[in-house]
Amino acid sequence: MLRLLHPRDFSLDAPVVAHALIGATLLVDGVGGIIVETEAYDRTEPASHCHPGLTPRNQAMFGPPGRAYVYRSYGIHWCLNFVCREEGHGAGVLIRAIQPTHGLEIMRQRRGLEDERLLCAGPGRVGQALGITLDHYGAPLDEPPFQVLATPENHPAVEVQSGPRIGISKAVDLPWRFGLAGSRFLSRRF
DNA sequence: CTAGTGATCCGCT
DNA sequence: GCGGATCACTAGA
Repeated sequence: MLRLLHPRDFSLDAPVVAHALIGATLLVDGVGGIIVETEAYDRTEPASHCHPGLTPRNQAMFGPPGRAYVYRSYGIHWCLNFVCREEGHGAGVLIRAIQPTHGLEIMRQRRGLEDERLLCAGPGRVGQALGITLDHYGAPLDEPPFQVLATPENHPAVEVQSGPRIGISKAVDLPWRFGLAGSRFLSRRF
């Protein structure tokens, strides 16, 4: 059966959590689907928003694991991260793409788009389709409106690919992007 | 298919 | 003032 992830499930290193989240289900107010692409970020590495240390904007990533870190991207998009490791460290996992399974019509309305493949194929698209705003900043992932459901035990093993992260200019060689192999809902092929 | 561009805003130097 | 953890759209090969 589906198991709701507990905050302690997010207490490991960001790349470990990012890998483990592939195949899990993310719903916000019942809308969402299967996570098929993630990226890990950590304070010790210069591409991360928390690399410079604690600031008002990134404070959620220095808080307890298992909460949402939301940021504005390019002045336009809201992007969703899961805080991980331990309180005070500064690490998170960016949700980059989802295979839509719940609330397709709501997501189509929010996105103003027909093509299911592009509904949640990218962090900005995920934010728009799931209705992410600053209201979700710091919110616990095991409480409404969030539901993060583990991959079912009897589910066929998911094959996870990894590669360099997208859209960054620092630490470009770290293979901290993870994806469901062969999924047509990725933001880009590996 | 790739390359280029504008939109739009905020955190930080 | 600069430059993004992006996207949609256009032009051209």
